[in-house]
Amino acid sequence: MGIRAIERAMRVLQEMNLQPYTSISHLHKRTGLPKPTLVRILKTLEEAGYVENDPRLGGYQVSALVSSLSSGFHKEPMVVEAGRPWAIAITRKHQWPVSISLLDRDAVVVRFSTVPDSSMSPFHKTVNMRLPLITRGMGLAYLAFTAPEEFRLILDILRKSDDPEDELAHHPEQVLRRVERVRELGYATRSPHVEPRNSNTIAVPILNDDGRVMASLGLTYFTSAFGSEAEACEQYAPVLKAAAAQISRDLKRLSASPLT
Amino acid sequence: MGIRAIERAMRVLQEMNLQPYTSISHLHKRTGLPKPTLVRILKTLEEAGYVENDPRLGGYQVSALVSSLSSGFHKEPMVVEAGRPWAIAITRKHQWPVSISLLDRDAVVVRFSTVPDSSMSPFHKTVNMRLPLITRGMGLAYLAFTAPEEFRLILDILRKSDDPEDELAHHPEQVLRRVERVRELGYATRSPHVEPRNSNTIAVPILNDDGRVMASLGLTYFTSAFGSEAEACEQYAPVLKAAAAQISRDLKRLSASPLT
DNA sequence: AGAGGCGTTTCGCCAGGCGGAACGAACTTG
DNA sequence: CAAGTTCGTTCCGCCTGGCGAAACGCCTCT
Repeated sequence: MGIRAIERAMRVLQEMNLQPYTSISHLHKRTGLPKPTLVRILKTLEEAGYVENDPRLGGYQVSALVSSLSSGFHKEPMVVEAGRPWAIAITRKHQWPVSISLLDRDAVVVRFSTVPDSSMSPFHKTVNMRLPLITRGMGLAYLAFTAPEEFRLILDILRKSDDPEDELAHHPEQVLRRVERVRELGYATRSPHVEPRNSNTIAVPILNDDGRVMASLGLTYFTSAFGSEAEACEQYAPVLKAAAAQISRDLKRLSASPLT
Repeated sequence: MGIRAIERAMRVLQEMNLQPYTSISHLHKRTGLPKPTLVRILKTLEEAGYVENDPRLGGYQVSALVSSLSSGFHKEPMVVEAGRPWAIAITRKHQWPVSISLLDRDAVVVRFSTVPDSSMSPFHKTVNMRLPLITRGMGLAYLAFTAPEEFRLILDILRKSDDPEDELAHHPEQVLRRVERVRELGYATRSPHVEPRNSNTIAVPILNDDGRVMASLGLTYFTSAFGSEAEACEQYAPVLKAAAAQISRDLKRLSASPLT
């Protein structure tokens, strides 16, 4: 059980949002709270600026400031919503953690991760990790499937980066070679020289109905669990590709739904 | 000073809306609250459903339910915003209370009133009063200036009313006679047989730039303060008309403003 | 004039909310 | 690899904050 006064205040505030103005008597009927209690709560909310009690406008009403209590809420990206169950399913079946990343300027950022669901994770947590686009599997899987104009734009941005992992942006022909290879294979992995070396990530792109890349889906494993990277890729790349295709279909269905 | 725990919870919730996810450490830095306190507040908000702490998504974040804390907030109608200072000014100068009403289905509703600013008010409060369209000055001033199609629609609605003050809707020719008279005069007053008889209201329409009626503006006085209704109308009808014209201009300016 | 309802204030009560200290886990640094 | 630092959480004694029944003043209605 939490702090009683806070629970009550939220209940009162929620109730006040159900009609343009309200009275002590009405709130008493709706919430069951004693009137002296309501008066104290409303006085607190009024002094903090969330409530107004101007007789010119009728009883108590919520003020503009209540917007600040919800302005930061944004529904999660649909691709995360679509991908979540598939990521969880793969971790349940194969134990290794799976994550979904989205582009954020010059890197991808992990927006969902099943690390907490996995008992064999090389990392404690990966959500919110910012992963470079050239050297990390999650980043390269995204970059490789961007449209040509977007690809060039991103390369321009990377050239201005001071992150050593973006250094290769100054050698576009090398980046192009990697990108072509990834497009051939349909998946990307971490560059061999990049730490930590006791783990690796295999990643694939998630495309939308128009064939535009929306996110990357990756599985991370301990390198010691496999004889070679090729062995791991042979086993998991098909699993990730199939899941990404399913996520694309679910994403299309979600986008068409009137409830979103 | 209000309830301390409530003030703190609102402060934490506001801070959480400033970034997609946050941590105990970050909230401690931003609010100065001790970490055990923050943990208790967040636990309370989480149990109530306003906050989520899913490690798959990164730190603490606000949930969809915070929308219910602000969903009822709506900016007041612009015509009230525009009209408020003029209403207050008239009450300051002439003592009598002035109000602004807007259409709500088959009646007008007082959305703003300077009763609290007047020492000579026949009523304790009038905000939220629902005034019939045919028999009350505020209602008739609105009805008389509606467009023909809207007028017919409203008359249809009034015919279905069981309010005795709407009875005249069954005699359209009588309503039309009243309406024509009001359009001639440019103002309306309360029907003589309607209580309370110790007071009366003179009302004029507030039109927008297109000439559509947006609201009515009315002044209420004690009938005993004047020798006749004609005397009161002669004194205050011009004042109300001038104010309504100014409100129309202010409304136009507000509508053009990018900040609204 | 009296009854009923409204919003507000009072005040004694007691347990709720507090925060420093301590703890375990994870990360960073040398 | 060990030590130090930081994080999030739990503990627990303290004390005053939040509580609500009762009372009050005002307004409305009959």
